Amino acid sequence: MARQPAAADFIRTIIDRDLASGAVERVIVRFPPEPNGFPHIGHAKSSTLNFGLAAEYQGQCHLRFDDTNPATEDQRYVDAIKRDLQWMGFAWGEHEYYASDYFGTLFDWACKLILKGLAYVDDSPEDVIRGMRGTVTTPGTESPYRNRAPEENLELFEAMRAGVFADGSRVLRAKIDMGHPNMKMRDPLMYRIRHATHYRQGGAWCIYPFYDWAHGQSDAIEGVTHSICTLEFATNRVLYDWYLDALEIAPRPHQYEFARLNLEYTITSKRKLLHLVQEGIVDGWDDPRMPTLAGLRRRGVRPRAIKTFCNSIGTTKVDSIHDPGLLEHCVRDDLNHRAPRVLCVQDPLPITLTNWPEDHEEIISAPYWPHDVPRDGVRSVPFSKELLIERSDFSEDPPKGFRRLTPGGIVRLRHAYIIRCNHVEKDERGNLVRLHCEWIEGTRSGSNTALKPKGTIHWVDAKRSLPVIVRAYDRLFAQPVPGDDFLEALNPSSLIEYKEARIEPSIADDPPEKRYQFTRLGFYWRDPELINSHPPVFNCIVTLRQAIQGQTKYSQHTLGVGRPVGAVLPRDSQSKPQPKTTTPAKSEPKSKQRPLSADEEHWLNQSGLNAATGLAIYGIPAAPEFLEAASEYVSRVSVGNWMANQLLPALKGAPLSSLPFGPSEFAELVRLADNGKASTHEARAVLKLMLAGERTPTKLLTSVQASTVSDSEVLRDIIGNVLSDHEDRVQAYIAGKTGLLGFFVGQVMKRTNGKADPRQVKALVKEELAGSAT
RNA sequence: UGCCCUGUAGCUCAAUUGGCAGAGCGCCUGGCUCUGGACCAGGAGGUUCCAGGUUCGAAUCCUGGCGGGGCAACCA
Repeated sequence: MARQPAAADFIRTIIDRDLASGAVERVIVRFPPEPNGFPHIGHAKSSTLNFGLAAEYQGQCHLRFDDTNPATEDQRYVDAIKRDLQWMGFAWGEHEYYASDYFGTLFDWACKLILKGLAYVDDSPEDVIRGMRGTVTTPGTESPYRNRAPEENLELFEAMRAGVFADGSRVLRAKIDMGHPNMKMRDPLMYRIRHATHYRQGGAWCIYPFYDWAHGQSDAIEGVTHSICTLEFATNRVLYDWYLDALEIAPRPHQYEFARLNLEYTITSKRKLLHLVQEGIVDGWDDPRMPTLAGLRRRGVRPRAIKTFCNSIGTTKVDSIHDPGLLEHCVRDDLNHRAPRVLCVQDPLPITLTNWPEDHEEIISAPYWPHDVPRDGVRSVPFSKELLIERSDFSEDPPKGFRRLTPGGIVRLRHAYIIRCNHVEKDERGNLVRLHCEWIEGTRSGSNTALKPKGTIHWVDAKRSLPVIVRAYDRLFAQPVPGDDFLEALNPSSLIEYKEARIEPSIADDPPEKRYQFTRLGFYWRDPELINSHPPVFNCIVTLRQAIQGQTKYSQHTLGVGRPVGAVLPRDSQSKPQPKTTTPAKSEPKSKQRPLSADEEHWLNQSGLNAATGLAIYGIPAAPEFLEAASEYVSRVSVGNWMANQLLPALKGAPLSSLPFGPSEFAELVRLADNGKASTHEARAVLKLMLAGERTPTKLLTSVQASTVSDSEVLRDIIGNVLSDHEDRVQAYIAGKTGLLGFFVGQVMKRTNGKADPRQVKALVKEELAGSAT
């Protein structure tokens, strides 16, 4: 499947804008992991975005390790991150950077801020600092050390660096505003003292910068243009900008935030994943059930599938959670045309072909590929008297719609013969031990036979097949959103091992990294960590999509893996997961209106405007006065509407005083519209010109009207063209879809470049349509 | 009860910037088939969070409300 070009999401829109305006010459982005864990599917989204952007715009993506915390970071994670990124196919060339390499520059820049009086050393203990920060709704209070002289601060800061103070005894803080509504701006910490060994810097430093101080400055050092991070950093952006402004860095990077990837039944928190690893709940960071890239790789997923997935989920600012089904779809789609089919029975049930000659063996030449995959190749599959089939492909008491083997029924053995089950053998406890079946001669695959079994099942030869272990994986968590008590949400059967599985012998000589489709089961490959084990261990990469009649399922895994294929679930076990707790009662009609203040109420009453219009004007400086002044010439309601809906929005927050015209000119415009001299459409065009600096509405109107297409004959021509270009819609309109009228009007407006009176057009379109209806 | 982000199909996203509300996944039906897969054809599914306003025309602009997420680590 061709890789579709990524849609122009909001990030690409911003980049296009910056490139077009010349603000940015070449796009430089960065992927900044902290080396404190293995990268996971969420990092795949971020790195696909950043490296993808660099490739698309012929820019550069830097790999930068955000290693400012010596307590949690380690070279082993650096190695893992680099390996996984390379596996994904991303190349950063020589642009491999480490925030810790910038410690020197960062230190110098901190001194600069101190000298500018924008940073100070605070001797307060940790809990005091926390206490004085205030809360989200109450302002903080200033530290008693806040107003130390710059020289003293510098001396202290240098002493901090020199190691004369104990851990936690002092910090360097930016001097911003303890009452700031954004808590990140309440004198944020820049440095803490940590007499620790950094995995790269060793003991060179005993003070370490915090994220906010290090990150933007690192971007600046590298010449990053667009610094793309996840949503939770949005409140940090103001601080990001503050530091850069304080240092007077130009040109400087800008931060943009997008929604991180969330997957149902999965966690993408490094902290929680680390917990699973440390507690031995999973078999390391690369356990095939883990959402880590290492886990996905070991499972057998290819990078292409992950990239397709990442590109297809979009880049937005909506905090959303994805269905793992989409990832699974991408994995199947990637493998369908590149994984040869072989036969493997996970949970064998022996069958004997009672009428097959003793000791007779047939070698069947079976194609590796189904009819719809245009690839060649066959392998030999032995067939004899004793065979094995999937236990779940037989049912003594078949549910409705069951298409496999039943007592007395027939079924096709894939690539081989049709058989009939004549006798069911059980042990003394009633357990099924063997089926005695009849081989139906002349029904070999490819031969013409009148017999049409409803189903085809997979099988292997009992003697000649090879023993294998098959590992089937289900989702790690049973809850769609595991939450903080994620350990409670663990799925107890996320790994099921089929120890008695058997596979056709053809695979014996295949290279170990070969991926297969086990017919009717799914895609598999040998676990790369257990490549020398005997019998071989196969991981299920993803099951086949299975639409078994009557089953509505949300997970292939629920049905296909971890249970015998085709097993029918009891009704209540297939119930949908709990829906998101969002959007509870969206239908409840409640129209609460904010209680108006006395002033607002009074003003609204005397102005005669409705609340929507009035409130749009009332809070804007000088707007009520503007309204009053303009109302001397024309109705206040009209002025109000034009102000609230046209003028003020066009200002985009700029003050009214910046207008190139005054209330009287504005009133003139409104009057033109009011008394019908100008259509609304024309009046808007005039306003646009006025905003551009022209002052005389009446004159402008003349020129606007001069270019207006108002000749009915000309318009009728255009309408005729539109109608004949959209014959189907004309029919629909005649058939009763009158809402299409707006569409026709819109088309005509487009073809006149907006230079027609839509009211006139509408009337004419109605006439024409009435004409064509008869 | 502050600041920031955000509400379009079951899920994830589009909608040429005010002019037919669409796509992928999922689901259903039919076709094909020696994989209950793949493929092909069709279908269901919408109060564009709600209520007002402006407009010939609003998912889009204006006002108000409601819902969801984030921010008070010497983590990033």
